[in-house]
Amino acid sequence: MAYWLIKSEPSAYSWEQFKKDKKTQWTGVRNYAARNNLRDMKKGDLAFFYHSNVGLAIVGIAKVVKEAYQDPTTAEPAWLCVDFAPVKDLNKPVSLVQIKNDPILNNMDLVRLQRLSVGKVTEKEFVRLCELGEFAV
DNA sequence: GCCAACGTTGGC
DNA sequence: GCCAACGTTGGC
Repeated sequence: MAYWLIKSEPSAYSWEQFKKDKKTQWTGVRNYAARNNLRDMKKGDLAFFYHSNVGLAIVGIAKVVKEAYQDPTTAEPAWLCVDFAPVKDLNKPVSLVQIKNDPILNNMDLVRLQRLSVGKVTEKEFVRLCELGEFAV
């Protein structure tokens, strides 16, 4: 089991919309580092859902329901997408400020690689985020 | 709205 | 293959 973090601007695709949809194709990734993370995802892996630009917080958790396949929004074979389904809300959103101020979390991909839209989350980071989000799997 | 970070492009 | 220019992302 691996853990991930996916970013979305609420104005483009929000957590609320995701919950309504019950399932979504995570398309449009055009960055190799992010693509590699998508490729490495396994069915059942969990991914934190982060609101960028507006919100600046992790608001929920999703799971991989379909592993990487050709991104249907492009003909270029280099690009992949996966399908996610929402699992649940965090009881308390975990803000970027909290993450930056937390000694366990301040080295996350999210902080270190600011522009990476699909990042890895370590087991330690996952456990800490569960604490701060008052969330249990 | 600004600007730093950083990935990509293209000339040489 | 290097590196300057440029575009995009995302926090502030």
